[in-house]
Amino acid sequence: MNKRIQLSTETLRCSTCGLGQFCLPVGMAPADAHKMDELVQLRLRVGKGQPLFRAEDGLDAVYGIRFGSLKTLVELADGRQQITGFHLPGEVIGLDGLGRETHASTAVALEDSEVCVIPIRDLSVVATHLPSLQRQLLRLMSRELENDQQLLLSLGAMRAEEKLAAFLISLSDRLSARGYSSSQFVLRMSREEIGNFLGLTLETVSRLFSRFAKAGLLRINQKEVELVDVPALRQIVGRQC
Amino acid sequence: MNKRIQLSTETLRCSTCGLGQFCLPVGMAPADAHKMDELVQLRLRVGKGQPLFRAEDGLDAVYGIRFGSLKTLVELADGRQQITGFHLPGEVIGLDGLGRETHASTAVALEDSEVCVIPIRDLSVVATHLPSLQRQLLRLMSRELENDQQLLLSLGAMRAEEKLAAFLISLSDRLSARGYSSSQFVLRMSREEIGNFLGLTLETVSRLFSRFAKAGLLRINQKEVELVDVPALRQIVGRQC
DNA sequence: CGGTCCTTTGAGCGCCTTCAAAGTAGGTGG
DNA sequence: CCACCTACTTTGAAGGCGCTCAAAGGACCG
Repeated sequence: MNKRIQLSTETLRCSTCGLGQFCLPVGMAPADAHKMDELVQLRLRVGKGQPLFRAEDGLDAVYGIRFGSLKTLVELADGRQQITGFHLPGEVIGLDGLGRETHASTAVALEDSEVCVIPIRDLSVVATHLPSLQRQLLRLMSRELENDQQLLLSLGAMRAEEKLAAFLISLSDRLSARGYSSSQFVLRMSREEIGNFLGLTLETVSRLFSRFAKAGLLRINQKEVELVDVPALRQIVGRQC
Repeated sequence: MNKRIQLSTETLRCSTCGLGQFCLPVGMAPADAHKMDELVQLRLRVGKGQPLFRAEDGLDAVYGIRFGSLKTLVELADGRQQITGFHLPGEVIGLDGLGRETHASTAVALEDSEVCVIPIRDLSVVATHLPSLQRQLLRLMSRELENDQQLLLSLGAMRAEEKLAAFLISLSDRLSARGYSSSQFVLRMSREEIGNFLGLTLETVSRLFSRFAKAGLLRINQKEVELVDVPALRQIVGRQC
């Protein structure tokens, strides 16, 4: 089970959280950001491999990632699944269920992680009187739509090589926006998960990593990657994505 | 260019529009629905093959489809494109750009169509004081997220036969919800567009139609389809989607 | 240190694509 | 109204990209 962490007034809150620039409070005036503090009273620890929520579950909260990383996925009746996203600290997940008040996807931790619980009951109450929060919700959801559309482009219109290059570039950009190295990082997901995400098999992903490494585009050792020739990788994608 | 139609007080408005159950006013109290009338002062005629908006364009409105149908798509730098949706009357398109105030996708009419113009400037003003509209916006966006996720599942996890069956079933359901026949309808899009949408080539789509017809699952004559054995089609998809 | 899971690499195959050509529909202008 | 043109569709044949099957080598964990 996921471990609950009750927040006291002393604890780090939204208004002082360094991830604010990616999370719900983006672009809010300090006064408004303080109202977020009332909203988030609880955090959850989610162990590696543990689900945070499952598709079809009733939705009573959305979640901001404090540390760690999670994947979201949707499933077919026969068990086949499609990973729809890998999520980093500062991202808010669960928004795709807001309409039906039922989760549309399942979220699973890729590593031990911690998330801030944002109860939607309170969220909608606060948002009613807080235009900046309304706007931010719409902004986050439309960003998620854009992400899905990029993934659709990957799955539908790219070849294997381009898919993996696009994946690495995108991950590099997101990590670098969060202050991590853009060229050296650890893949928290397995080859199989990358393959599933991109519509490839794990063997194809592994072969592509080997081929990219042989071509001098990157170095790879298990889950550690170092992008050596980013411009070449970008060119594989098509110099714009 | 698209033809503008200024609305008078006499004209059919949101509060009396039969498509309200699919469009922005879903589930609004009559009093609230009337406020929508102030919002929509203009309609546009879009000729077959004409763009309603293009990705990267500034976004100053979202659009409710009155009649006709449109496709939305995203593009790669080299021109390859991925169709992300086919849209029917009552659907609101352009929401994916709300965050950046820039369109994230391009919308093109599949046939001569008419859309209601919903200016976002006014929309956000009205929404601030109208919680039912805020909720409806979130609901529409999260539904769009769900649609994208279903498509991701198609593109990434299904085989050609399943993709086409799922496409037909989904279209049938949506048409029937709008009062059209669920078993006989006209495909407004070409084989190439269906293929692009599903991550297949136009030849594969054509062959699948022929194969389905030979198996007695459907009849097809150019763009006219009649679904003969819907249960069998659903079974191909995996009896749940 | 044993077990399990993940990754790598090879060989062969199959689904879907590519290439090609003929057939059909729809629209336009003479 | 018909001839022509263009765009779309159908069908066949051949080929390739990525998959499936298989096995060995590492890494991680209790």
